Amino acid sequence: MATIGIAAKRAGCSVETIRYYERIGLVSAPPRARNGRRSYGEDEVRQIKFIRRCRNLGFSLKEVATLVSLSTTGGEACARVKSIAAAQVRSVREKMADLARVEEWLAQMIAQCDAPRHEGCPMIDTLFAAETQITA
Amino acid sequence: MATIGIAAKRAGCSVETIRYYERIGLVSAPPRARNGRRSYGEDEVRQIKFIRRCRNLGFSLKEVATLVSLSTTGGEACARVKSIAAAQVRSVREKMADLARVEEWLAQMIAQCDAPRHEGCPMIDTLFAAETQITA
DNA sequence: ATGCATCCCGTAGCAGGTACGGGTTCAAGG
DNA sequence: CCTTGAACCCGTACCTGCTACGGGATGCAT
Repeated sequence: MATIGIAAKRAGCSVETIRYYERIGLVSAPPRARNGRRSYGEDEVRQIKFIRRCRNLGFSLKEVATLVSLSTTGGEACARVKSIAAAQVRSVREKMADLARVEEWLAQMIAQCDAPRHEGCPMIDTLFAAETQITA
Repeated sequence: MATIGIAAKRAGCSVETIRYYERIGLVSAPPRARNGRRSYGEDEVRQIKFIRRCRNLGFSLKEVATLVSLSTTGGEACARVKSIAAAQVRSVREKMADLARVEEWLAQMIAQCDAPRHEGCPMIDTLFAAETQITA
């Protein structure tokens, strides 16, 4: 039986984060020790780790809540899990594409800085230029 | 002289966003028409566009504020602008690397779903497994 | 004159936590 | 035995970057 501090360390998050998850009902309140402190068993810690992994994979708390509930109801849950994950892959790919465009933009502007002669700051000038379009 | 609605359309943001920028002091309050409405000239609109472009490039409002102030003080500002942009490129690259890892993870888990025979949901199982480490 | 859009203002809400302040409680060292 | 400091308790405020809401005034077109 672990204290919240130990549980946090094992789940790779902060104590406050666990208390926050409890407050919003994402994890159920653990039993308390006689002194009133939260007492986490292996299962509770695993649950929190699960949540943290999902968060690290970019799922929203709402999606995580769905995944958590699906994780306890076996059966045809797998198909739904798969579709949620597939949507997440699409979202991740979109974000990467956006970032790639942003990176190219930044790189181009920085390259202008290194160009031979110019007045003022080429980067600022570009950002101010009327025709500049950034679609990220 | 444009109304806030026109200015928003031209800058590619919402009316509320402009009022928000004004409220936090990122843009200065524009002159008002006799009826009390905000009146934006070309310069103000350019300024807002500048801010939106920076935001689209992933700069925080704080960084944008710095860039805005650097944009008005010429001189040695360019070097600072460049270093801010370079930091941003690094941050963007990190984010992309993180997302690439996440994508691979998700893809692997989805692939498990399509594997021949398994009990329960392989993805949920993987997320619950004790040894699973996701470093994103 | 009557809608309906657009503006005004202030305030509250969203996600996903983080930080703070004031109050127990526990384990270790002097 | 006493004290010090860490770790816990709780509730609430704060953070970023907006977005939404509510109620009222204005402007434009029919």
